[in-house]
Amino acid sequence: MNGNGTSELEGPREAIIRVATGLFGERGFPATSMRDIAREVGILAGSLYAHIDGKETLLLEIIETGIAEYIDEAVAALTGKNGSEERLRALIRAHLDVVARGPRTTKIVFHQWRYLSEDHRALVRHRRDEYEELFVQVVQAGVDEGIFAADLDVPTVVRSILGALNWTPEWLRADGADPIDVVAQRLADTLILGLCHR
Amino acid sequence: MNGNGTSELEGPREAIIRVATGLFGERGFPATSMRDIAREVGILAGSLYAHIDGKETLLLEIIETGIAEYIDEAVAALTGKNGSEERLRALIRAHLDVVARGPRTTKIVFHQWRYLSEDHRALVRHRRDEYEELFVQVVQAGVDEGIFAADLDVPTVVRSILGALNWTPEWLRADGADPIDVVAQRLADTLILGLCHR
DNA sequence: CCTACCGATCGGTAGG
DNA sequence: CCTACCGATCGGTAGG
Repeated sequence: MNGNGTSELEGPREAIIRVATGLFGERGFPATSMRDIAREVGILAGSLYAHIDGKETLLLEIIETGIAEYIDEAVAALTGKNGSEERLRALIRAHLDVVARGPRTTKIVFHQWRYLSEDHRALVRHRRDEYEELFVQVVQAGVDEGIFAADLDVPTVVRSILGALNWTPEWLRADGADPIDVVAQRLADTLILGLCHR
Repeated sequence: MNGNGTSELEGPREAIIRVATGLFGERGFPATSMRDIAREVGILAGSLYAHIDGKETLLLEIIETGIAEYIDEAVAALTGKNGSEERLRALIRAHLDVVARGPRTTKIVFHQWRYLSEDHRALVRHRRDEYEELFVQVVQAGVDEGIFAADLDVPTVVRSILGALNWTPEWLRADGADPIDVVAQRLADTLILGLCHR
């Protein structure tokens, strides 16, 4: 790692993707110009195209890598965990880890996919459904096993949890006072236990 | 009301705001051009400026009106309600009513404020804090009264609730199979009671 | 509200 | 990776 926290072995292509992730996440895709990216990389706009295909392909690549990170981390977090509550807590914790590692990637994955072409949007939607399905499976299993309330509306539960998780990049700071696992536990307690006495 | 569901008495200025709300909400502010708005209104781009000051002012006006709607509706929903749980349910219900009435306004209020100038952003942030404070007060009161669990982390609770609510424009359809009050109750149950047995 | 236009900037390319 | 450039489009204005 160098002083910027980036790998010393980063090639020009990786630098472009890293810079684009930062800018797309902060300003959004349409408000970021190829010239903005080039400037921060330290080259001229035209030179970008020696390394990447185009602006939209760049966005697609960032989103696909980002979703894969969420799915891989979630699957890894589930292995070896047996209880449904433990499994749901693992999913929440894994999600927060990914957000903390790269809040901008999260914003891109969950908000900037609108700017993809229709074909690419369908591709991304499919992957996001895969991720959502992990939550559905765990919650449904908990209901079936009698761990969670029998009268839960599972889709509503999953949408609430994912909504709360997708909102975390707005307030979570990796360098914040509270360690990430403390924040994750607070959030999991809130989402699983609710507000009433337990 | 005419065939478009809009008021017959709508002037050109109101038409511009209505069209801009739709486009800013669907495509986002930077991806919407003044020519897009003008086309849908049925005039030429230059003619817009006889009715509005500029693109950013248009965004600011939409956001300010939108936040005011959330705050007004929330305050109205609270009057006459006494129990903390009842009050929190009223806030959730009021929020969902506003989302159902105009999902695009919600997306603009909670996501497009980034594209305002710094002064306008501060203004909007202040109003959003006002809205958030309504939730904080109700939840804190419930904790103080012993209605909600004493060991709740109130900021985490409010962020989770607002996160879940802000996500609803992504899946809620006003014309959906379920009436809005059914959806609101499901969501309130999920957020307040959590997943465990109650 | 239209005509006609401004300078600036956009994503991207040819040729080296 | 730069020079030099393409046509298209941007927010906005002057004058009527």
